[in-house]
Amino acid sequence: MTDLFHLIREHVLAALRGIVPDLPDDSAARVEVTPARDPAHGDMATNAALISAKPARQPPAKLAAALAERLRVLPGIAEATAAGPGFVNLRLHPESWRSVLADILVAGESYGNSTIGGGLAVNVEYVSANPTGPMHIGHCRGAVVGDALANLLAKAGYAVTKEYYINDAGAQVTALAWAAYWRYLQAIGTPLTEAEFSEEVPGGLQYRGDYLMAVGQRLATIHGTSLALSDLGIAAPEAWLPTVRDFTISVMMDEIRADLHVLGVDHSVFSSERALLESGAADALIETLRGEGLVYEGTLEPPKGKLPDDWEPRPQTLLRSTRFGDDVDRPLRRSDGSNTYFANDIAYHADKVARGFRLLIDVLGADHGGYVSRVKAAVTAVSRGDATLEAALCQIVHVVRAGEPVRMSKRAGSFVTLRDLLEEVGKDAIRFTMLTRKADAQMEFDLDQVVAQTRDNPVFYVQYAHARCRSVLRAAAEMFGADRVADAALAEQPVGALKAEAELALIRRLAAWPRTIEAAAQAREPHRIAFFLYDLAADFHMLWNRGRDDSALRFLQAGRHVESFARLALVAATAAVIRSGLGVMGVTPVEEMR
RNA sequence: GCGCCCUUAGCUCAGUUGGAUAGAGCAACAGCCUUCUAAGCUGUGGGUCACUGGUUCGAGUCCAGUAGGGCGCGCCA
Repeated sequence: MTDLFHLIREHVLAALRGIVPDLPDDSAARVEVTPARDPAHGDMATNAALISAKPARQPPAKLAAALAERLRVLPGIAEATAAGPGFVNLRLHPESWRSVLADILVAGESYGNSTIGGGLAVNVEYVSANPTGPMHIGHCRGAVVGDALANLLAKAGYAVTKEYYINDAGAQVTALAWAAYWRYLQAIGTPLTEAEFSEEVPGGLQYRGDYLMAVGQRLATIHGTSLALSDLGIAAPEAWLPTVRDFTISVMMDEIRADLHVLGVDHSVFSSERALLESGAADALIETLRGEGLVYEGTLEPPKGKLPDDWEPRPQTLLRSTRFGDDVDRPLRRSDGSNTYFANDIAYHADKVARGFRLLIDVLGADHGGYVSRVKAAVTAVSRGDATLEAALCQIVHVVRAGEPVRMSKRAGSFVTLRDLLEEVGKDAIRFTMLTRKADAQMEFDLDQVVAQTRDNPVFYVQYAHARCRSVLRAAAEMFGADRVADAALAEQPVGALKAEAELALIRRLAAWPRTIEAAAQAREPHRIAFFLYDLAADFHMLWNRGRDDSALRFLQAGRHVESFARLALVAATAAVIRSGLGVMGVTPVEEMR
């Protein structure tokens, strides 16, 4: 399959080299062929003359005129004119545009697939919510953005692995175990009150949500009273904590996995922080880095601004991350000698590098922004520059209902869970809506609006376009038989009858799909797919309504098979590109609205 | 005090990696249903791209500074 824009760019470069034989490669690389913003400028424009003016030591307007002259005579190009400060505007023969339809119909949903990724092994890590409770709305954006980004990169030719890092070590899962133990004691009828129990818990009882009651019940069913003292009081933690902790984590992870699955998110790899920790990988890595002079014992400067009350200088094991662009060196061990989260995280990222990944993408919440530079530095250090880490930061989502903010309080156990949201709004509306904003911009998520069946809901608008396509194809299948309106059959149809401007505009939009994929993948911006689909849907709805004003533009023309089948090819190609785009977003296309 | 992100129409946001006269939706106003779904379409009005400089053929986009908003800032994960 050939992308029309790539093809024309090759022609432009060849013509340009005929005029400027010694064109430097870096200039050639900057030559672009882009869709015209203004239809008056033609179909496409190239900046070739502007780019090469300096190396060629010629005025751009003169170069543009010479380039236009050479391009004008090429097959497929109807018109080439120099314009503005040195653009060359191109108009293609309509046949060139129409030929795209057959490409789309043959490729189907794989239309737009690219090889720019070159098979590079990419690891996209996202969600990675602590297994201390059910998924809530706060996790949702990262899940959707990470999943769509992974799909996008796969479509662009990267070898993508979707990964979830289970933070199953550390103080929070210990607190979780205590909370589950409390529910267990309740289940077996402990005489302790919650206040009495809380007093015995290091740091106090933190997770009070009802969701652990079922865990307590199951622990009681499995273990009876054997995890408690004979008076049903608190046994020594060594006797029960690992058991309760591991069981609770596995239950929480099962729930998280189930919720994610309903959201359409299925990671292929789940990595355990605890497993990594117990393997000693972090300690081994620290010693390796120490051997390279990147780890030392030292004391950090106090942070600027207001200090914590208990601040005092203490020696720690530090990573020389400043050598790799970080602002300050970062602690790998606490003053008591235990490893920091960062130390384990370096080991985890080193593990990804050892598994062969050369590009690591962490999809993180905005509150991790300050953490990125140290992990980037660490990845550079442990891979000796062979691998790079990119961070995609997702800003907070404010959930509102009818303009009123929906309060989320995890402490009170009354937060809006992902499960609730899925039941109320549905997977497709959630995913599409989450992708209608740049990830690093704050967004409002209006529960009423995402289910609204109106034009200002892009989910609906795009789905409606697809449903309209399918409705035409169903009507045609009844008239002509399903075989004749199958994509493969339509790909063979002559499409010369597509002459109306609205039809050609739609084809030009479809032809821009491959370059949209490439640009979105390179920018790591899956939201661009949502906007492309919205524009595509608008083109299609416009054409549909043109058929109301001018009956000659309706898709199905009684007794005029050539026109009808040409238009069916256009409709089927439109449906294919919408499906292709929705596939990247993880949204299921609908056959009809109801 | 320092670092990162953000500031575009009354509102919510795009802006094809530096291109030509900055675009959508909502809200407002005026039109379009004997038809494959009017849940849609067409048109009108609306802008000091936060501000000030700089870089160059050319800046909403890149750089510096200022103002405002968000996030973070040694032993939290």
